[in-house]
Formats: sequence, C-alpha cells, structure tokens
Amino acid sequence: MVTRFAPNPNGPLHIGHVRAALLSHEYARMYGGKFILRFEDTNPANAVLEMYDLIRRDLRWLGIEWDEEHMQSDRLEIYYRYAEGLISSGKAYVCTCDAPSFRRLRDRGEPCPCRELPADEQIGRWRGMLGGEFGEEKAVVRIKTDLRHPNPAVRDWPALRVVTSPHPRVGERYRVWPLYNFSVAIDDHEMGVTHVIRGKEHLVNEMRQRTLFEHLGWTPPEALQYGRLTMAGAMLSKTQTIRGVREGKFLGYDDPRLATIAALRRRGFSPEAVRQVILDLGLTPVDAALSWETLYAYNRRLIDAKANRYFFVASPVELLVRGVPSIEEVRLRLHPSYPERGERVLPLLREGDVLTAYLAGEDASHLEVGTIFRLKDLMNVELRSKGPPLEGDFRGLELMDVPKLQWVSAGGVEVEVLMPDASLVRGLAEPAVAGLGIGEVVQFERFGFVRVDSLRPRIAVVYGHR
RNA sequence: GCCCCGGUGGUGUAGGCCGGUCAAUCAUGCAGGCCUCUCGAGCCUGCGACGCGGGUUCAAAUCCCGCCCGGGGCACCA
Repeated sequence: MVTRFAPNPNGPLHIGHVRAALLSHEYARMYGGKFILRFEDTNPANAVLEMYDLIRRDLRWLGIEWDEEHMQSDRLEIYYRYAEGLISSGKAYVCTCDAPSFRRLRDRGEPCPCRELPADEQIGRWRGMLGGEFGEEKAVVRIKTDLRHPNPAVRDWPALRVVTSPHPRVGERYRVWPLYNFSVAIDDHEMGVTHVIRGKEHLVNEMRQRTLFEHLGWTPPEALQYGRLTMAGAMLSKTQTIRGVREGKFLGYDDPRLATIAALRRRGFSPEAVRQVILDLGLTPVDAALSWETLYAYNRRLIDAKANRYFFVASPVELLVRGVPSIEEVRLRLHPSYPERGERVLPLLREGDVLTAYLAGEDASHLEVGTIFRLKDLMNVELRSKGPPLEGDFRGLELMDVPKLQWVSAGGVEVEVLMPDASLVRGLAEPAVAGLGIGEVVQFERFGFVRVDSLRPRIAVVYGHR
C-alpha cells in the first residue's frame, strides 16, 4: 500500500487539510506501506516559499513522517514527456480557442476546431507553447475524452497551460505548467500510489483523471473520499486566511482565531488530541461538523495530567486582610494528583497583621460585604468593605465550605494572556510562573490551560481552553 | 440549469457491501450524584438517534423506488 499527502504550498495547513494527511499516513502505517509527501506547486503564481517548511513542520508536529518527498516543480520534464506522447498519439491536443467559446461547444458536446487538426500540426503547436510562441491563455493542452460524457466538466479537460510568472523555487525556467488533474494522475502512477484519500469535492477530478489512466493503459489507484468538514466559529478557508494575514487582520498564520495547525500548536494543543479528533471522524463521505468543544475535550483529557497548576488572577484587585497570624509562605503541589512532582512557593506580603493579596477582578465583583470566602489553600476571610481596596478580616485557617478563590500576594509577576478571540487579558501570576520555560503548558486554576509563548519583554501566554 | 455525493441521538462515530444476533456501539454534550481546598480532572447513574412515504421479505437502519433536506463540482486554482 502506498498513500500520499499532496498539499499546495500556497498557505498554511488547517485542521481540515490534515485529515487527508493523517488518514493517508495512518493507513500506510497500519498496513506497513509507504507514505509520500508531494508538494503540488504547479501554479507559479501562488506557491509561497515559506509554506514548504511550515507544512513540513506541521506534519512532523502531528507525528507524521514521510518515506519520500517530491516537488512537482522538479518534475516538469516528466510531464512534458507524457504530454508530447499523448499529443502525438492523438489522445490530447493543443487548443487555442478562448475559454468561453470552448465552453459553449463543450456544453453542446461538440468538438472545437483544434481537436481534429493532424498530429504533426499539434506537435508543432506544442513545441510552440514550450518555445514561447503562445502567451498566457492563448493555448492549452486538452485531454481528449468522450464528448458526450454526461458530466460536461469532464469533457476534454485542460492538462497544461502557459504561465509566465516566475516560480518561487525554479524561477523562469519553465513557461508551460501542468494543471492539477494532469500532474496528479501522472505522479500517482509514477510513484506507485495505490490508495488516494481525499475530500469528496474531488469526485469530478477523479473522473477526469480516470480518462487519462485509460489513455495510458494504467490502473487508477483506489479512491476514497471523506465529506466536508465544518467547524463553527472557525474560518477554514485558505484563501481568506492568506488574505487576512496579508492585510494584517490576523496576527499571523498562528493567530489564535484560526484553526491552522500553527495556531493550535501555539495554543498548547497536544498533537495527539488533534490526531485523535481527526481520526475519529473516520473516512466517511458524510459531511461533518466538528466543534471547538470536542477538540477541547480531547485535548483536556491528554494535557490535564501533564499541566502543572498555578494561581493567576486576571484584572487584579487589591485585598487587605486584618488579623492575620504570622505565616510567611504557602507551599502547594505543582499538580494535585502527583505529589512527587514537588511544590511551588507562594510568599505572603504582610505588614504587622495585615496581609496584602490580589483577587481576580471577576471574583471580587461577586463578593458582598459580610460574606466569607477562602483564599485557596491559605485562610478564610470575611469581607468588611468593598473599598477599593477590598478589606476583610481573618476568619481562621481551617478548611471551610465557602468559595475558594485563587490569589497572588508577594512577588506576583505580570502576565499577558492572548485569548482565542485575539484579545489580551492582563493579570498577576504567582512568582513561580516566572520560572516556566517557553512552550510549557500549564493550568491557571479556574482560568484555563495556557501555553507559555514568550518570557521577554514580559511573560506572555496563549490561552488554550478551560 | 447540468453532473455527482450524502442523510444514525445536540455533535462525531460503529453497523449498511453479505437483511434477522441492532429495543442500535463508543466518544463528546447535557442532567444528577460521589470524590476533590479549581467552575479542572477522575468515578457512577441518567437523557437522547436509524430524514419522510411506499415497496420487496416471515424479517429492513441495512435491499428497491419516490420525495424532502444537506453538501460538493461545472477554472487555462489545487
């Protein structure tokens, strides 16, 4: 079994694209076959150099390794050889009709004037295409098919065309470029691909490709298709993503508003969670609606055990507590279920019997004078005045059945959180957070899982989910 | 308009090819409980589906027909 993933390096991979990659890779591994990565960069006008590496990085991150890598922009001579063979054997022809008039004839099932020209004249035209005689849109190589094929889209489909813009990898070396169906069919055969997994929007393409396989006497690979993937609240359009990034509407390809692999990585998702979600969608032609909730659930299950816990208060509000006994610090487990991981220290800011601490603005706004709450793992406090600052009285150290609120006292560090809607939330975190490394995923208790994005000039984390 | 694909609980999925063992699987979600010094995790219980109508058959989620609904394609993009 040989499978392949064939991305167009014109934009970043998102959760929809990697479905083909994960399924193809998974099947190849399951049956001890080969998995190929092939860049389909036959449109010089939209291939982007930096995307090759980004795509490789995204795939590796997902745990996908490929046994072979190809770039179609290195294979032009191969396509030319087949094109010439097809033309000289009368299975393809060079068409110089303009697109609308060809389409009119095609829709009626009639041949265009170019179709019946003799082979030597066709070859002459073909050489002319290669030699620069034809400008863009002046000539195209078409594969002959049954002109009465029920689907007009299949009739005499285009295989190669003239493109004069330079290619980011091979420059201006070529001016005739294959179109999708042509290069795919040739490559799938040449590379020995046995199973093709793709979205069902390719159903018509498969029909077109099959006509080429017939001309060449080849057996087409098994084709399996999956349905459309939609994700509420996620923009899954590559063109819009590219445009948005170019116009500065997004922070980059890893903007947390996007469902790109880069964005998921930045938000601290486990690649295994992405893998499982996608593989659980299976290989069915049914359209699927994935939700962020589902992705969060899969991820939470995987990272909950790994992520250490820290206190963080968003939009901090000062609290003064009177009558506090002389405690200097609190030591808490890094993870409640794994004492062996050790502890972190939360120092207290005290002057006499007055403790200064900070609560999350949201928590503070829900407190009423006279209510008792607990600074989690520390002490109970009865609110005496809403201030500002908030003022309260010490009400004992013993555990009480009252709301437990996270807090920060001495040595709090400022943290900036990039939220999924790209807004920024600022707050204070306990001092130990300053010692985290970039890339670490931790839980800010009762706030959510975050991934450390940068440490300078300030500590910045990216929000994953609750 | 033309060509094609599909419709199982809120969501995803198993089953459909080879009709019975499907009063329908698993996960997520939601509700409740236990546990927990997090509104997180874990554990337990519960809720909830074969698009509609005909046909074939002793028997249909599964096969056939019609309808309805959803999606895709009809580029000298991939």
